[in-house]
Amino acid sequence: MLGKITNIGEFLKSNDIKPSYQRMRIFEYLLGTKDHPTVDMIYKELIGEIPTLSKTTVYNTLNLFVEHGIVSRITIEENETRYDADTGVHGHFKCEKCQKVLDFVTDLSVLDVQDIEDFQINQQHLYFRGICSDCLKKTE
Amino acid sequence: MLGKITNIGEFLKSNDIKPSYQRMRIFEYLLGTKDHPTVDMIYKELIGEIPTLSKTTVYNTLNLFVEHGIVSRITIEENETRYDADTGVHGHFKCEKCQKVLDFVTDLSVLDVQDIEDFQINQQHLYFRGICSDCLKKTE
DNA sequence: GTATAAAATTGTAACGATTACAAATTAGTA
DNA sequence: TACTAATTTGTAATCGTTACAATTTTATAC
Repeated sequence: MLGKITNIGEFLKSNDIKPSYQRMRIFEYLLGTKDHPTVDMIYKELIGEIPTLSKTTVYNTLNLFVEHGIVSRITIEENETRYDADTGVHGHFKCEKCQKVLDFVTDLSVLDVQDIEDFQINQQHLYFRGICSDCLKKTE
Repeated sequence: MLGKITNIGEFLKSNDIKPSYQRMRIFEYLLGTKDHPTVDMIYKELIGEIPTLSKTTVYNTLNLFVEHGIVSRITIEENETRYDADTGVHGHFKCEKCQKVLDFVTDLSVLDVQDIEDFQINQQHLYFRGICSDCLKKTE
């Protein structure tokens, strides 16, 4: 699902997004990280190489990406929205110790879902909270 | 999991929460609704019968309930946090037309979860988005 | 290449949900 | 009844996000 994007400009164009420099760098950064960054994290990371970057541009660009379906929003936090360039269905695990948000693989199609049999499902989100294995080892 | 709470004051006490009038009414309201209300919805609903109610009290009380594990937070919205007196694991469906948040029953234990086998899982959240059956009928 | 129009970016102000904090009220106890 | 602790309340502050107008960049026509 991911990993096959070699030319970011072409990829954006094929999704009807004009590939400006800011857009390409923001998307490239999202592709290259597994941190599910917040707007602030993206801004702080890119302001070094794009000194004129505005936080509004980061917001605008991410909203554009979400509208075009190439980025998905993760609302695992209560306050801050996180973004993920992997739009496939997968789980997210938030470690309550180190605060990291990690991906995990699972197949939701095995779920026996009641009460909403004749609903139209557009998005599926699964997230867990707990302690990751690294933090478990440290507290032993 | 729910439905067995007959005496709200006793229930709060058994969870180490002093049953003040505001706390009892807020919890009673949460028990009696399936709307997964926001703080604002709870405040607007109760201000009629508790004219001195402060929105800060609603925030304080809900945070207290969450800390004591008798209410769970739902972050299906990006901006507003919703609250649920049903702390058991169940799914939430957000209709993109009527904006309602509905419960659904499912058994997450059938999931084959990879990558986080040796993690300690404290919470499990599952939410879907789409169109509910009522709204599907209306647009036919 | 220049002029013009459209699109993208930027900065500031505004907004809304939530929290901090101190004052006021209520409840508990001697 | 007096005193202390807990709870509630109102206001101000905080922070993530959006609105909006100005500026800059890009695209198009001459």
